Amino acid sequence: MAKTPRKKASKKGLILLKAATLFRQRGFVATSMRDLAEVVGIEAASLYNHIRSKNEILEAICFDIANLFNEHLDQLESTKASSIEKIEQVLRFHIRHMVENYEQVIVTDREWRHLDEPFLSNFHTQRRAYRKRLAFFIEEGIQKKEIRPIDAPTAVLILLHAISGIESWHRSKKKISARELEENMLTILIDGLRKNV
Amino acid sequence: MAKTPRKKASKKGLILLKAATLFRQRGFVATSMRDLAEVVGIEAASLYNHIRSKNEILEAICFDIANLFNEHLDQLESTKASSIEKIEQVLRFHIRHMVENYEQVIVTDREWRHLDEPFLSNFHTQRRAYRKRLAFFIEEGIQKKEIRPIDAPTAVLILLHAISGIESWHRSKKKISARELEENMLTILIDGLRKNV
DNA sequence: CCTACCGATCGGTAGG
DNA sequence: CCTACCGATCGGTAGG
Repeated sequence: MAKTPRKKASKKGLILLKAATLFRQRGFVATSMRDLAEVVGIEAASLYNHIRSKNEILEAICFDIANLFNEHLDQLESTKASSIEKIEQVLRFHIRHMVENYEQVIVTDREWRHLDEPFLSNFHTQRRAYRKRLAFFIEEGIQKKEIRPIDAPTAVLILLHAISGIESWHRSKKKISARELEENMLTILIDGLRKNV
Repeated sequence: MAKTPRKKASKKGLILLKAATLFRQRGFVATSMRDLAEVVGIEAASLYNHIRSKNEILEAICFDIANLFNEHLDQLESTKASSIEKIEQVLRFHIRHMVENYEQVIVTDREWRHLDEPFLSNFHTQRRAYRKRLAFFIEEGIQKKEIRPIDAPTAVLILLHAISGIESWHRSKKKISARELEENMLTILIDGLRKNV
């Protein structure tokens, strides 16, 4: 409750936040540590009192986001919802984070390839596993006749990428509300999956 | 019909092709002219006998793709197809090019931000115009009750981004056929739009 | 198409 | 947290 609790941690937090913004705008490789230092308000060399390397910043962003989504999926799997309800919950979670933390989500999505080993392999593995779990929801739904018979990995790929389009929504001038965005996306995507009875 | 017709033009073509592959794999900024020279089989300095700058390569890739899609849309607009048929044709065209020329399409999609002015503004304008034309198809379809009442720009954003997911299909081990991919995507996306009667 | 090379900028360190 | 600086690499040019 003090006014400056763990000053160092909050400065590191600021660096990660500003880095996410720059990495989204210019890309990880095209953002220099001098660019980052400038928006943080210190000299480039001083950044290294808070972080070990440029790549460590990317690691922090990517794995924070990966953990967030993995934990949500863990919770959801222990639930009794129907397959299509589970898919809906996953989509709503993704959409909300693309609306609220879109800088981090987009950076993770677009720049994770620049991770160094062993983080690159680790991330890649987690990503494939996450998609497989989603594909399993869809296969389950197809068996239960909730979802039309389609290729499950293709459906996953459509769903996840469709959501990344929210980046354009952020930049559009006359935005619909976040609530409307979510309902519109759900309408199109869920009804595209649902088996008409 | 000679064996080496316009040697210089074909070498430039080779450079553009190899560049698209590298730019997709590593990103535009992270690909050096020395990397490119190596896969082309010449020294870095020699590249400049065929192209003027690194950015000119990106320009060639992005505007080739932009022209391709714009011309397709021109043709389609002079057609008498229903709104939903027009959307379907656009999706099929995008899907096929993501299957066949995916290196160029993905590079355009992901790296166009690194274009220099005035190309950057030009491309950005073309991109917005293209999306507006698609949104118009959807609004038209809503009025004719072919398409359910949704926010048209949101629908466009979902459709276009969903297709970029085909990159993952390329990398997947057990792929379904291109034909199946196209039909699966159409099923989900078009039925997500269609008004149930 | 190559050798030789340039100035600029990069991520990062030493030392205080 | 700063000044001063390092080696590496970048896109690109000169000259042949």
